[in-house]
Parts: sequence; C-alpha cells; structure tokens
Amino acid sequence: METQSTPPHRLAALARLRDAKLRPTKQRLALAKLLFEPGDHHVTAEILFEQAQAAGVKVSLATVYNTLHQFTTAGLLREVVVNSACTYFDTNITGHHHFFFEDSGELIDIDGANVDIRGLPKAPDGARISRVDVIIRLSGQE
Amino acid sequence: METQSTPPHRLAALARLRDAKLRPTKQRLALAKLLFEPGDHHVTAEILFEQAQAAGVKVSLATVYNTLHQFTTAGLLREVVVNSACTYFDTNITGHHHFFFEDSGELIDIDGANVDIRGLPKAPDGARISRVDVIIRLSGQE
DNA sequence: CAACAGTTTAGAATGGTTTTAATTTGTGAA
DNA sequence: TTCACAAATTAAAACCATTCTAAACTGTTG
Repeated sequence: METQSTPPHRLAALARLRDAKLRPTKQRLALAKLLFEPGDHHVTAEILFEQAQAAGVKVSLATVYNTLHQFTTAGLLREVVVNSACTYFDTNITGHHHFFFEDSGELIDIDGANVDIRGLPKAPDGARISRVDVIIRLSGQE
Repeated sequence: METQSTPPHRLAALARLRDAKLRPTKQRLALAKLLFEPGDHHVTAEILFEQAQAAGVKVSLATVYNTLHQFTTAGLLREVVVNSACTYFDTNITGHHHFFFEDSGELIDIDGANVDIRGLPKAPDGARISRVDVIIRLSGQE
C-alpha cells in the first residue's frame, strides 16, 4: 500500500515539514496536525492558537504567526484576504474561490474547476499574474 | 442648462452631500472635492489626509476616517479589500474589478461590463450576494 | 559531547484604525 | 438675527492584530 506517490495534502505532518525543509520541531508538528488532519478549512492565527491550547500544545502566539507564514511561504497554506480586520489562512491550496459571509466572517470554498472567467483584459506589460481571487460577499442570515 | 437629470458621478460636491443627507461641512465639502473631482481613483485614509493637507484643508485624520466611512455607507465610495495592511476606497462605484500590484500596492480598475463569470454555484440558502469581487494579483515590475 | 544555527518565547513595540470626551459648527425655530 | 440643540470635528488616548527584540532553548551535525 501507498506505493503510488502520495498527494501532498495527504502527507503526514512530519513528511510535510521535511518536504518544506522546515525543521520538525514540537510546535510545528503539533500545528501541522491541527491544520492538515481535519481536511480543508480556514483559520486565523487567533483561532489556531486557541485550538492548540485546547489540544494541550504549548506554543506561543508569536510562534503561531511565524508558523502560519512559514507554511504559506512553503506553499502548504494560502492566505485569503477578505477583510482588513484579520488574516485568514486556507489549508486548501488548489485553485478555488470563496463565499464570504460578511456578518459572521465565515468562509466557504468554491471549487475552481467549474468556474470560468471571460473577458478579463490581459495583465499589464511586465506584470505576472500570481493569482486570480474571486470573492462572493454574502449578507443575510446563516 | 442642467435641465436633464445629472448623473450622480458628475454632481458637484455640495449636491452629492445633499443627496446623501450629510451635512455639508467645510471638511466634508473639501474632501468630496478631492475625492470626486479628479475622476476615478483609489485612496487610503492616509493618502487623502496628505492630499488635504497639501491643498491647505484643515482636517484631522479622524475626520478623514469618519468621512470615508460615511461616504461608503452612503454609496458614494466603495471599499476595496486587497491586503490587510490598509483599507482602500474607490471612487468608482460601478461594477468593476481590479488589478492589484502586490509589490507597489497600486490598484487599476478593470471594467466589469466585459467580464463574464460562469460556473459559480448559487448562494447558500438565505444568503444574499452583496457583491462579487475579482482581484487579479500581479507581481513583477511596474 | 560540543558547538552553532535555527527556533521559540515573553514582552515590548508598531501602526492603522477607532473611541473618547470636549469643543465647535450648522440649522431650524423664534 | 439670535438661540438652542443636534451633528460634526478634534486631539489625544485606546485598541488590537501583528511584528519585533533579544534572550533562552533545541535540533543537528561533526
């Protein structure tokens, strides 16, 4: 079993860190488990910090911030910018978009495979498109 | 002259404030001129504050913030969320999208008329779409 | 085991934004 | 015009998510 190359999102925390060339410290291992074992979801630094505390992991908020940024730089996480109040990190790193509930701050993924955007002008000379973000802002209950 | 209904984006500062039911104070009038006379552009509170000072307008930064929010609530401005470092306000309130230069922080409008987005799922039950934002993130020179 | 770079941390600092509480200003009534 | 009051402005303090600092700790490699 596991003879075929394992998709990155299924790798165990240790293997992920190794691949990202990040030293597997207690804190990074614990945060990686909290981030990647439950499947796709969105966190803020504060939320992840609370989850870590709830799980009995001894880690500082500063390390949570450091780790989120290191994971993002390594391509393990994606930053989602939806409001200026706080920064969301997304464990889903495939091309996709978001519903954003403006009232509650909740984010829901929209699979990018079926979305087709036409009529966009091409990028200005010399610029490279690093990403196209589509955010559908929702107001109202739920 | 001026017998036909004037498009809102052409109204003089005074008329705009009247329409928005905002008392036409010196500060609001001056800021409205700085915002709406030059045509479509993007500002941060800090930038508008500096423009006001350069123009000899006596206004505090707190009032700039207040005014930007009041204008936004009144539909005279639109907030553009592209990074968590600071809030941009857009004097173009028609449906449109943005190029965002991640290096310089510059924003460029993309006319929304030609853009067609297909394959989006419908909004979750009970939710109302308040807006669809498309942000094309650019890295590289310019 | 030694040594060093890499990591974590508490606490301080930062910086955009909001709040506070006092003052000033616009407006409508008399 | 003047009065009175609500609305608006302001300087300064407060806020708060995030980053920085510099000291302590830890993982790795020889």
